[in-house]
Amino acid sequence: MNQPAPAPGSLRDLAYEAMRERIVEGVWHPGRRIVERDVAAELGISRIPLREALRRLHDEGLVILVPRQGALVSPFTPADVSDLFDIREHLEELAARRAAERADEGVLSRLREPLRAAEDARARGDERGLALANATFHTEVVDASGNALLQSIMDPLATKLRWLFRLTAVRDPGEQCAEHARLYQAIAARDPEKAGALARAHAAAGRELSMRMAQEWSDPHFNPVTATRTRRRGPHP
Amino acid sequence: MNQPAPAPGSLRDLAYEAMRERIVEGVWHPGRRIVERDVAAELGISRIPLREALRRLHDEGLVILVPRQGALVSPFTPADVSDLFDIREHLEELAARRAAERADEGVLSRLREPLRAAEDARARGDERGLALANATFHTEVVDASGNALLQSIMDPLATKLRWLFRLTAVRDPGEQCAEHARLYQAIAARDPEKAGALARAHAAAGRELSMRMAQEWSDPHFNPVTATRTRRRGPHP
DNA sequence: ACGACGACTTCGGTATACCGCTAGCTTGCG
DNA sequence: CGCAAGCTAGCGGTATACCGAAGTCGTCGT
Repeated sequence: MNQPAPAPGSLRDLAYEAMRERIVEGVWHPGRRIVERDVAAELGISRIPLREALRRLHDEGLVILVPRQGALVSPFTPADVSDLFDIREHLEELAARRAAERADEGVLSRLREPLRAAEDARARGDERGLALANATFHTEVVDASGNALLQSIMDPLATKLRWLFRLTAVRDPGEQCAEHARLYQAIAARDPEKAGALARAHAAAGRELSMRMAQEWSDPHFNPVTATRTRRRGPHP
Repeated sequence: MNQPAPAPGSLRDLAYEAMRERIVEGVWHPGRRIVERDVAAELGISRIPLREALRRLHDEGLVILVPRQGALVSPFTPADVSDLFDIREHLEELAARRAAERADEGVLSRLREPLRAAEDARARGDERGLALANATFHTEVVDASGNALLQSIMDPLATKLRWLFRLTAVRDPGEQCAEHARLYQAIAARDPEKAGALARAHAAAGRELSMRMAQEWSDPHFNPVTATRTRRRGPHP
């Protein structure tokens, strides 16, 4: 409902996706400054669509905006990780529950698709394709819940999760596949209780490891206001 | 973390709050067109900050943006109400749980404040102040959870709830006060299970009535694309 | 009289230009 | 030599202007 992700017709969507990918893929590190004019020039667009994209990234928590000072890539603290998993566990459970209640053949076939793609990718040893398929499965479960508001909330969370996994590279994808398959079974069996429980446990599974990983690259004394300073940048970063 | 609601220093925040209030207070009805130039002129600002405010309202679900055609106040369908309550029940439970786990005297005193304000307002027969105090209590519970991400998610939901209650004017505020008091007791007793259950039940309480009310003003055949047409507006709406 | 086609109007999308705040350098004084 | 006040320029905030897409209305032909 919110993100017309496909067909980035407007320059704003283009800027949004370009910057989001740079952040999620780690090209732009947490804490890195984002100077509107520079990025706009780099993308070959003007500042207006870029600004609008920045606001959206800010609302989704990927970027910090310091009024009258500028923007920077948001840090990812252990507290953020904890907060993220807290909410994720609850909402993934909700999504799985509703999906199990509403499951019809059309929904189920859409859920099977990423499961199959994941198997394929695993067979090919395609690490990247596997991660994508697993992420798609989660998205499909949320879609299957039929709750548009839930979709609009989970979408930014999924982005953050993707970011987190990219930064930490945690969890065995094979194990995830097995858990996804079990969740699918519960949904197909129209068992909301079981589906909800499985989804929650699945979401919780990566928590501890992610938290530990997050301890490392996070700087507890990070301060966005001081981070936006130092305007004269060195000749070569 | 997201909304620096106080001190709308920038014109963007000014525009955001102005438009949000008009929508929530029902001055701008669901389905009403929003023409950028007109509103910008009315607020005495240019289109850029207004546009950025519009995007935000769009991301929060108060406004629909039809590419290359324009904006309009989002409709509020029964499905939206259902979706909203689904998520609210889960997240209010989470918030109450965490609040109960973390409750210290500082937190508790902040929670008592709106309870007291609500009593005052009720004694004075101040309907409006009572609603505000009740809403504040919910916000404080979320704050007390210590989950910044949860705050940023609940804030737009709270706005939508305010909108919904303004459109429907449902539930007995007195009953709500009693339920809030019980929830406070559970949090003060550091009983996460009980606090969570109470919060969930409290959130669920208004659901049926709101749903029925929503049936009335909603037009099931509403289509945003056709709604943005008719550019020549009547001389006097 | 009715339908199709075309020009005009409106309004969102984007670029360009200006303003003013603020950080950090610089300079001068203690 | 250290610190403080003023100066400078980078960069976010906002306004203005232009462009192109999309809808509406008028007109012409049948």
